[in-house]
Amino acid sequence: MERMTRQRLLIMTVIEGAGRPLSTAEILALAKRAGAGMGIATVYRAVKGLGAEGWLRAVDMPGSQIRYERSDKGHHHHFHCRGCDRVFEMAGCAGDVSALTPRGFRMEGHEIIINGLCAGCVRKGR
Amino acid sequence: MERMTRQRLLIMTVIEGAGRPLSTAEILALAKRAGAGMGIATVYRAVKGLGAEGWLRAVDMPGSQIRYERSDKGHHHHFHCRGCDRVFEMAGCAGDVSALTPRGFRMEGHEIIINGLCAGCVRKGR
DNA sequence: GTCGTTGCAAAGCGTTTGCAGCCTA
DNA sequence: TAGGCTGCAAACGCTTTGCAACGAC
Repeated sequence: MERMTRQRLLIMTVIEGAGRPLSTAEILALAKRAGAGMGIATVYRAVKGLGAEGWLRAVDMPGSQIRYERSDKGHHHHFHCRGCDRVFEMAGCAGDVSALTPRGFRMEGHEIIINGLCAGCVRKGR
Repeated sequence: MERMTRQRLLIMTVIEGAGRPLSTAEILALAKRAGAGMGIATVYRAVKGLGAEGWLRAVDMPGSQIRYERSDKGHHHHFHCRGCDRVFEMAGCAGDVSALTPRGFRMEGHEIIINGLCAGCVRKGR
């Protein structure tokens, strides 16, 4: 990730402006819509490089694709809507998760995922 | 899942006796060690069928393969070891997760995943 | 004996990699 | 101009599927 190419700048712009975690396919589609020639391999290399640099972070939702979001958002978790398959950020964190860790194990991180229906899908009666 | 074949019985026995969620590769390896000829396709077809029947449940760990465990275990969560890539059960649940749910959203379930090193890998100094 | 199940191999599908040419610094 | 980056296509790993033979009932 030494040179700032047209493709890489576009990928960063797309992720920055998305407002929600994006999959590689979504990144590619949005970048192409913005008018740049782009291969899927470039997207994979970019998210890998940007992840290694700490610029973005992977969000892996069980049963769905991996998405990517900017990593400057502080500690938070995600809500996965089964109605529209979108992922939303949730502020904050329920406290004492580390109490679950078995004796002798070393906890390094944790993930909390809540699934259900988002406000929009609740209104639509799904 | 109408007939109880030698292979299917062995797969159920292996999952029942494992004490932790198993991947298809682990199920195949354990079944073969138990002395049965077995193909990976049979394992996939068995876990799919047993899942549809409600006998087992899929455990999807971010960044790793899907594992399978018996579904009669009650509410619990999982620990993912980055040293040996195995998954362990953790008893109980940190209570107040629902407080994270955004206003207007409907929570239907939640998942808590802790990652780090298991006791064995801590001892090995990974 | 019937027909659901198995095992092999091929096909899918998302992700990664080799390589020649391109383009940023 | 050097060498990191791109795009294509092939390789890869996990999962699914087609099909002929097998075996539970």
